[in-house]
Amino acid sequence: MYSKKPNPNQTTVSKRETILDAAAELFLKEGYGAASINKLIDRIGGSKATVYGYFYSKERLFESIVESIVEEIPDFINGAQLMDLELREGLMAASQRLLKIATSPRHLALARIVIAETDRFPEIGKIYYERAPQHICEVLTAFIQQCAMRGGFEIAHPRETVESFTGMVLHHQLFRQLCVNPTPPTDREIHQLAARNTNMLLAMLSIKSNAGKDPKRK
Amino acid sequence: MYSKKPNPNQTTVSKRETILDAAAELFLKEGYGAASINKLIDRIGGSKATVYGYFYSKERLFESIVESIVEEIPDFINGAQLMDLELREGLMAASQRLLKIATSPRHLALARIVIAETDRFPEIGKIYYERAPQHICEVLTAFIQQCAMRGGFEIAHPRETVESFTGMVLHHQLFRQLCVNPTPPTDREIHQLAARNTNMLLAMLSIKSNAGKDPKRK
DNA sequence: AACAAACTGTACCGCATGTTACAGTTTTGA
DNA sequence: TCAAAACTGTAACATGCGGTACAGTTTGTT
Repeated sequence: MYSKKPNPNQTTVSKRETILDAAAELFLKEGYGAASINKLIDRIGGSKATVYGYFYSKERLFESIVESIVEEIPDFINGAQLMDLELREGLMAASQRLLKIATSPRHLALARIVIAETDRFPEIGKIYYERAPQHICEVLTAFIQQCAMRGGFEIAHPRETVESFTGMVLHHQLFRQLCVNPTPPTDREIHQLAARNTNMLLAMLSIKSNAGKDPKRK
Repeated sequence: MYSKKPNPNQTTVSKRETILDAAAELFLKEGYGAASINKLIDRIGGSKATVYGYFYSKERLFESIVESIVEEIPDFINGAQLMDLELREGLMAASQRLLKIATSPRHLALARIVIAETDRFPEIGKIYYERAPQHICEVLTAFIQQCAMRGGFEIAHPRETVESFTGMVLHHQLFRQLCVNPTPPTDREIHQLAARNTNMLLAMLSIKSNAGKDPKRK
């Protein structure tokens, strides 16, 4: 274990950040295995000892990186702002923002590395999952429930409905980009996807509320 | 390059298969970087030279592995058999089978390694994508179009509709397992997911067809 | 039995890895 | 101004990697 303590005060905290930023870029680009401390210091200069002074090991550095990137994921839509919208507008806004964020190169790289390394680093999977898909589902669930209350209808399984909704909006785009073609959709494509899937969800909700009871399975 | 040619005849073809099977297990478990030729021969005995005799390099071995695993993905539902079903039954059968296959540990491991390594090995992403998600979408699209024709209604964007459908069935389960909890859903959960999302799609289709022409509902 | 092809075991090469040690240099703060 | 703290550069370490060489052993075929 490296013994010299790094600087804990304000003025040179930037060194830690410099390392973290460069390491994030490197790890996201190359993956955990292919990224190395030598490549890291080739990028930013300085000494390996400094890196180990701050981060103790490659594994711990990696965990710090993922945590910092996850934290930088923007709130997918301002919760308060969402709550002011009507159902259709809210779903449109949310799904467009969701698509925009999820298909961005940086998020794609993050998802890739989390999915790849979650076996060896269970913490990062948990952190990512809670911050991204789970958080989004919670916000959206609260939103549609509020809409239902305001509109005087009921949603039988709001959480599961939202999970279906995010899936139908994101899944195909995401998988295509993860597997075969990383080009994100254009704004026009995003709009179309959002509109189609919003319509689909509204159709389903209106059937349920019109029919009073759900058209139970045969 | 290793020069001694391996056995091309029938009796000892099993050696190649033995290597391929063990390598598949190893690579799926550990990922490309962490799997090594030494670990491979520790598992099956024999000599590195034999491995290189058959597969020339680790990279080529890896590509062979992925190809062979992708080929082993079962046809997600017998196409002909699907075509005989009514819309609801077909969607139920397809989504249950889809969930069963996609959430299996083996497919999960495959998806993980493909997503992780598709940058360095673009071929494997393509092979997987075409064989799994794309193929399924094509079969399902053909199915719902046939149902529409038989039922006398129209589906505006069949392909996109199917993409939404597979997304709403799979996405959340898959991501949960990829990121945080690899436990596959129970048969009961699979049935519920399939039923809920089938109802959702049917609701959407009946709205669209009602809006268009004669109210066709089952 | 005998010959060739396939296979094995071991040792080796060059190289990259994570990590540590350490002596020297810069920066910081009082 | 000056010591302490932070940082740098270089070198070294043990280890494991992909890949090769090669001499010896097993196996299949005739």
